[in-house]
Amino acid sequence: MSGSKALGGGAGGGARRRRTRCRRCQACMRTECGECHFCKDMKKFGGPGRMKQSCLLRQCTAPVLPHTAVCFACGEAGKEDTVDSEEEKFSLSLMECTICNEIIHPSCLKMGKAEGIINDEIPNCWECPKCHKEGKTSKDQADGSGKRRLDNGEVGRWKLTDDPPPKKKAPPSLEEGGRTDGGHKRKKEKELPQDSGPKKKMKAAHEKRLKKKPKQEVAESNGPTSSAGGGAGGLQGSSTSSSSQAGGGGSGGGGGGAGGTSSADQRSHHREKLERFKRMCLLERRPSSSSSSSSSSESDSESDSDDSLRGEQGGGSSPSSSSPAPPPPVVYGNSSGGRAERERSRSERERERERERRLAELGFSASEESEGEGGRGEEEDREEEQGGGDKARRRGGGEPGLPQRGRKGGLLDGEEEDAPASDRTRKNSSSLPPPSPLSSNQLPPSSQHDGFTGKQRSNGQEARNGRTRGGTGGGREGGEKENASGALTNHRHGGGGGGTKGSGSRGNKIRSNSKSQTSRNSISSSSSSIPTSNGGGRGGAGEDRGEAA
DNA sequence: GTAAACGTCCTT
DNA sequence: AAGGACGTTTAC
Ligand SMILES: [Zn+2]
Ligand SMILES: [Zn+2]
Ligand SMILES: [Zn+2]
Ligand SMILES: [Zn+2]
Repeated sequence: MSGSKALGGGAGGGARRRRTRCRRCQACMRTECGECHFCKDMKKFGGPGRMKQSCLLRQCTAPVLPHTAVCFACGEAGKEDTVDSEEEKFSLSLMECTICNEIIHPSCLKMGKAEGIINDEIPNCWECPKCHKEGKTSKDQADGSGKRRLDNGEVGRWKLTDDPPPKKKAPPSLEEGGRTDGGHKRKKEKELPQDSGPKKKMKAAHEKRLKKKPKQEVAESNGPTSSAGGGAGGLQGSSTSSSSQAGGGGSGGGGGGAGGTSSADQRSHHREKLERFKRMCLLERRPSSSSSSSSSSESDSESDSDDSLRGEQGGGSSPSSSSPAPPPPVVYGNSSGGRAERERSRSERERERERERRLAELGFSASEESEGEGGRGEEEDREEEQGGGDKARRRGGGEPGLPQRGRKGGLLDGEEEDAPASDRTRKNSSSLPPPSPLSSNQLPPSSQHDGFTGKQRSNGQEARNGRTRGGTGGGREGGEKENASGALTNHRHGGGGGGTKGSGSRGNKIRSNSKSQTSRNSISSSSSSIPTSNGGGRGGAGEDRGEAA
């Protein structure tokens, strides 16, 4: 029982992680309604706390990858913050496939021709080229059930309407060892590390950074593949900023407002509407064979030249060898049909299997790509952050006298805290991009000619810039339990519980410094170091790499 | 830098 | 709905 070890992606390279809250969307910034079932269940509200679920009103609309996520191929974390160009950012960012759930850097993929379909709804989400070749589409997920988890209707957070199943996350991987938390220890007080199993070795967890590999010349293989140097055109465009916030924002959500239901309803409606709109605008621009769709609502024009080879990667390729360079072709995937859903139903054992499979597939040989699906479109509704109130309930009491949890033990103090937002602002957009997974970025005006087959990409990750949320509105939400705090502090415990996850597999991310969700979705500036090479040393499943302690 | 705790996710 | 496990934050 216990699914122990079912999740965790450390093994191998890192995949299969649960997505976490973006902390930027209104939902994330909101406070608990106090009225929904989950709220009532919370200890804060006097409930038993058995459900352990977040408020319905607070369901994140754009869940992001955990900081612990790493590329399946090279084992490193996303490094979009190390580059400036959008194109490069894309290549360096981690993308999670909605079908196979593999998390990898587009650059690390070795496919000559296939294109990936980016889901503009969820950050760092796409359908990897491999899956396309296989002919898998969103509909064919592993389980084949066709439904992930929201068909139930209660837990569907990303569901736009009812038809399109959203995607979530959580693929195969392995990791885990036995964290102490297991849940609520308080309840059981089951912590007793000293007998046998619970032995943690955190130190080892870290490992040492790998040495860089002099491999980084990918940029031009056959042409301008964009990339940083050349001509990347950059995709940025952003979109219209029309955001409507419907009930979400307005509702007072906070306090015990009851607006929950209404906001939720409105949100759904909006999404539906937008979806339709987007469909109209973009219609389907899927790759496949013909092509040629050059029209878009905006102006995008580009002559894409198909690439022919980016490095022959279909064969044996070892993941580690590739470094950021050739941006794979991507296509815009809206989310209607493509958004798909992340399957997660596979049993534990399936997940493990899947993981193994992935390894093998990494270098898999492809056959051809041809496929088409139709129907995708979707739109945005997004909520933005405005400022607002916050409620603040921070945990720390601050007294050294109380050893345990200052958070919940004291319940809410009722004090408020303001959150000054200080971000690491840097060049252009340091601020977080408004959460808009569904944003409707149709086509960025920019044209990139990399080797894309004519597809486009962009969206949730970087589309908009220029907005400084946080401080602008007069203050962000401020004290969120987990919201903003992390933005500045990014700790990523690599080892993680030492014995738990770190066992040498997953806890290694090499992020320069800041990045993380924040950067992930938005663009951050260039940090300073550009790890050009990744060590890639991982042959597949386990190599050492890590951070220096 | 580790460990504990918390919150939420995700699975059963 | 119950619980385990994950991810993140906070405390030491
Ligand atoms: Zn609620
Ligand atoms: Zn969010
Ligand atoms: Zn990689
Ligand atoms: Zn895939």
